[in-house]
Amino acid sequence: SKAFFPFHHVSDSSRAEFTIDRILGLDRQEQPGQVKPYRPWTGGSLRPSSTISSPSCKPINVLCLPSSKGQEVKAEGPIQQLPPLNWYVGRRPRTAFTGMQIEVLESIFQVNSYPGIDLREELAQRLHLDEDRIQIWFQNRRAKLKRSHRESQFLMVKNTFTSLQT
Amino acid sequence: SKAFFPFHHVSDSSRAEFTIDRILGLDRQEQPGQVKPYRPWTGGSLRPSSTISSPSCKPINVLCLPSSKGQEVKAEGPIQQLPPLNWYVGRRPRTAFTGMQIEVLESIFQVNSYPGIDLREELAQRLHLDEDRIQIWFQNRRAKLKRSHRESQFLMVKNTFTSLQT
DNA sequence: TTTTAATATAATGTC
DNA sequence: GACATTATATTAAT
Repeated sequence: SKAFFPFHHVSDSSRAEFTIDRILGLDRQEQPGQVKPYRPWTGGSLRPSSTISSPSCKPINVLCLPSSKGQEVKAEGPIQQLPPLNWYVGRRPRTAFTGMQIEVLESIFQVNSYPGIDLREELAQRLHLDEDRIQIWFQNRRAKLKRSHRESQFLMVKNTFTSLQT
Repeated sequence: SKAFFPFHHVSDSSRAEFTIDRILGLDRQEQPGQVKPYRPWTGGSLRPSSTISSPSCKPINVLCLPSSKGQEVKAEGPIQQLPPLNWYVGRRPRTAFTGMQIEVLESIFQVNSYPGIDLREELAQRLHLDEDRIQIWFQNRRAKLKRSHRESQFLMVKNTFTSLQT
């Protein structure tokens, strides 16, 4: 009964059991199940990723990942005894788009920065990519455009201000 | 996310203007009077004549159009002529909760995922946050928990299926 | 060092 | 309030 979350509406803080002090007092228990993200590309064997290790340890899962280029074979002498527990196990290997894929995506982006599911699916099929990659690409592309827009506006304001001073 | 969140979007790829071939054909030419990209943050571009799935607007201080999600809005009689004018202008800057605030919110969440207004107000006062932020936090937190439940169920089913095959 | 794919999550709109 | 989707800050790979 500890890791169960009742989806019932408990009235409010007027009940003594739900006073903040009370709740915070009886906290300190085991955190029930850190939420596991959905990572279809992993084998489903996710490690409790709450263990953050030092950034010096090299990922051991690189070898299992498809996109590894093999430059990771550098054998540093003393092998780390304890499992490094890399802090990004489960992260999707970075996709490397081809120039042709980028070209098409950019072309579409110029016309439609918010492609719906159908266009994304069609693009995925055409470009041999997952639809998720397409969606992420457009999200990041929009952010990039917005960033550049912000910067140019900042420059404009700055230049105006500067020329007013001269 | 595709498997778990069946999106219901505009089938824009079926529209001639957004066929990939068509887009790639008129690429880089910027033909006069043609579709302009929908770039809400520039404030300079108009929404193209056809419906692009996009979020709707928040009537904070901005004049904007009602949403055109597409599939419901088939053919409205009078064409709405006003420009969409940035649905994100006036968007609240993303709140960065402190570790201590998260800790308290998580503790409360473990006991009560549906805090009533009184508890929310008390939390707001204690954590120096607005009550709306608390409410939004709990909404997003519930969604996250639900996602994790869906995911673990999916994993269970998948593992069962896999072990049945061995 | 720079760019950007991927992640996590706060905010928004529609129901 | 649920849900889908967005914007955005961050992380990490190139």
